[in-house]
Amino acid sequence: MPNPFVLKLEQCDSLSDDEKRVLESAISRVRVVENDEDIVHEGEHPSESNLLLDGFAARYKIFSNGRRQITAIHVAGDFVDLHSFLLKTMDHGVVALTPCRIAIVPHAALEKITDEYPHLTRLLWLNTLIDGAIHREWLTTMGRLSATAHTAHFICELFMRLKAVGRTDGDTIQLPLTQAELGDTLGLSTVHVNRVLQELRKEGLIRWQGDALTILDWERLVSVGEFTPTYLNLQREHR
Amino acid sequence: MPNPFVLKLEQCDSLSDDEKRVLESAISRVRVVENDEDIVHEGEHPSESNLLLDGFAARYKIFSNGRRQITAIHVAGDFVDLHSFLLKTMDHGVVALTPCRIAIVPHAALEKITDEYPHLTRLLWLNTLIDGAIHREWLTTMGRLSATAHTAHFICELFMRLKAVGRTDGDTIQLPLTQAELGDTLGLSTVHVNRVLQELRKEGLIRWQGDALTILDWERLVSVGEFTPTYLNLQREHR
DNA sequence: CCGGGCATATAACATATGTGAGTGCGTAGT
DNA sequence: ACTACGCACTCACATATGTTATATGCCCGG
Repeated sequence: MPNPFVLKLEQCDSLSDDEKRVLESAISRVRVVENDEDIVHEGEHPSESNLLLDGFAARYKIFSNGRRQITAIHVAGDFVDLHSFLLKTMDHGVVALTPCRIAIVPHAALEKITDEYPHLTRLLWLNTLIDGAIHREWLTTMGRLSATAHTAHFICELFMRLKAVGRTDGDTIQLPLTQAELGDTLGLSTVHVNRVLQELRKEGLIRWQGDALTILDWERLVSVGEFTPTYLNLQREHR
Repeated sequence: MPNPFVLKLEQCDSLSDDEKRVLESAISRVRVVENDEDIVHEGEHPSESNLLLDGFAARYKIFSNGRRQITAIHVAGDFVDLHSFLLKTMDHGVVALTPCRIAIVPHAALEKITDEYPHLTRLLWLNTLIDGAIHREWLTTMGRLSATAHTAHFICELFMRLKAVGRTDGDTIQLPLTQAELGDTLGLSTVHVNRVLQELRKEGLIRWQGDALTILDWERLVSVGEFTPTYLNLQREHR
């Protein structure tokens, strides 16, 4: 099976066979993390980073009073904590939302790549820059859109990202979040998430049963969420 | 005068003289951008990046209906669009909030650095990772704190960042934002920003006259804003 | 086959924040 | 000196979203 991370990088730029080989050999081992377990804990000083091969994960911060905010949702092909290579201290946790298959990449291997493979280094850097671009987009949708529009936008984004790594099934994606988790992602209360979802359903934009979310009207969902995918950088360029 | 960017990097790791020289020589020229002018426009494909030597700038996105969200505030020493080196297309604009003195760094020079100076490359990468960490922090404060706490948090952050580059004057910093701009930053309406500021003043936490913002009670401001500076990565480490 | 636990769904109510309009002050321009 | 303008500030009112509580359905383990 193709490494979804390579798949993702190849959306942005071309990779030489040599570079692919280097990437593969940077993986020291593969592990599985169960549902609801932390992949990385806040406060840790990890010496390796986690590449998600299968499953869904989330970055999150928790306040003293127990309120939680999810700052990123990760899917197959995402390097969930590549930044810990240089940031050293995890300022947030990463939790598995489903059982996750994870490739471990030691920081020593990353350091070697940065020493010897400039182009590959730029692509790894790019990867974290796209994370940043998504953060910015979330900031604007959170700050300036209604709860409904914000939710629609999130669904559009997730659909496109899953499509980029071949994890869509027609107009359907897997969305393994509870409404409470979706609230933590969007900065809303669980009750309001429920209201918003009902509205999106009533408007005939989506269907969501169990884990399966189906887009019923992409055009209108995009328009409600004011979604433009530029920030996802899914264009091939020389980097 | 010391380059504030070098100052900022040296908070995170040590730089060799050689690396400092390379950085300085990467600057092709210095320009001044006036108040309210765009430093970079959304949609552009820049071939150089902008390093802020003096002044304040903001990254922003605008929606069709004119609503604006500021996703980052930049101060002296910040590389306002280093990410355009690899992202290629600007997915947001950057505007000067005050007159800005800016060092221009051609992408060709950055490419050369990534080809030849791995450690310096990691520090540049780190710089964009810290931007990302700040974005995440803003997401959590925006999503899960009250307007007052969110505002207090923002003030704490800005104070610490300015202190890191030697731009504080005792407990006072320059905060050249209108209340409308602060609203765009925090995702609040102008009217509500005004209410929040009155509250912070009434509580004796801050004084804000013209551009000068004074912290009157740091401890309580930190506690109201639930501020912890870990995410700013102002610790020296080997990277 | 039953019971516990979790997730979704609803309802009534509380409140933080947004909206639209308007005042007054200070500064810049003519 | 007058005007225009931007910005801080206020007020009355509207509403989106949060809160607390309860009901309902569903899955899983015993």
